[in-house]
Amino acid sequence: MDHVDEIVIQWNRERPDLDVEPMALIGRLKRLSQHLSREMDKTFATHGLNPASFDVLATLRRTGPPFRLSPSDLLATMMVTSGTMTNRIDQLEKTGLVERIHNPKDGRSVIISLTDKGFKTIDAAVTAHVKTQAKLTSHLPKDKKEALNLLLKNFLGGFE
Amino acid sequence: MDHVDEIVIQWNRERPDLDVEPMALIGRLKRLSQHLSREMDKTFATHGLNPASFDVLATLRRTGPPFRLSPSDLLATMMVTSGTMTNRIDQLEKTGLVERIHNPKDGRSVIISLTDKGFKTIDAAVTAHVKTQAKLTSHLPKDKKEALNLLLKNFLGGFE
DNA sequence: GTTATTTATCTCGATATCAAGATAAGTTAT
DNA sequence: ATAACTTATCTTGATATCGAGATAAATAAC
Repeated sequence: MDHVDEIVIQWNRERPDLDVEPMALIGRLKRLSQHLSREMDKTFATHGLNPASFDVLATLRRTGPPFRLSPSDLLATMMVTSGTMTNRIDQLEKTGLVERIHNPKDGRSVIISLTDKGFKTIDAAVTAHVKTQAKLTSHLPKDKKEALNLLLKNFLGGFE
Repeated sequence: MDHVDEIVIQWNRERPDLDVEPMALIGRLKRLSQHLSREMDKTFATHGLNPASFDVLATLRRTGPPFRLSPSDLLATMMVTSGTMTNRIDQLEKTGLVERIHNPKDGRSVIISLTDKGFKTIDAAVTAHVKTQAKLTSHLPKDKKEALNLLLKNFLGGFE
């Protein structure tokens, strides 16, 4: 009997005409996502990052050398607007974790490049992050983790 | 081969020392949650609501008559701070969907009460919302929905 | 070649949220 | 009864995000 069960009981009493099965599923998904994010954010904070800056740095890092992408490339992998991306890059540039480099081949665009400091920061942060994620999923047995992952992939396939 | 698979491949190449299995699971969960929220928000918008105001109204509605709760009660069911709750109530009061009623038994607290307009709004909105949720989960066969729901409940149990 | 369209990034104003602390009313301890 | 503590809500300042539109450069159409 968890929080979502309570909600389902309440709706069944107040609005028995509604089928709230999907609500239970989606509600748990969302709430779980919130819990996980909240915990992961703590790890980011110990490295001076927030989820937004972690995301950008991690994206640059995992593309491999020379650790450079355009704002548009970054946008393509994150679900945010261009204005948000500009702001994220501004913040990271201020703290010296990335640089904006003029693109000689296209006057419209810039290249976002991980600095040395940015590289060291994200490498340490991602190591800690993976450890946090392992802990957060540790009370789920291996076979359930796999089953869940597969179902989520299936579900997600309908959107991407 | 979805978006998360790409990320896993990249990390395996760049940081083979990291076990990114949990990252795949959590990444899919988060991304799915974002997609679902984005779609559901559209439904809220057609009823003049945002996710925040929908949440408050729905919580009041499903508690049943007389559709009243204190801000603290509302806080207990939502993962937000008290300042956020004050703001949410302010907005709803401005648009006449709830009222703040002085609590005669405790001078510190107030009672948030659904207005008639609020009741009608949330009843229409939740009907549409449930329909949207049904559609969002419709491409998942019934047995998979059930399996997923069970696994999520299991997972969520570790947090609440 | 000039004009129109598309692409890439940034700017601006509005808003929701948070963290921290303020205020005020109840409650407990002595 | 007074002081100390707890509880309930609100205030304030900072920040991340979004939507809409501005700017400027590249590309396509004719």
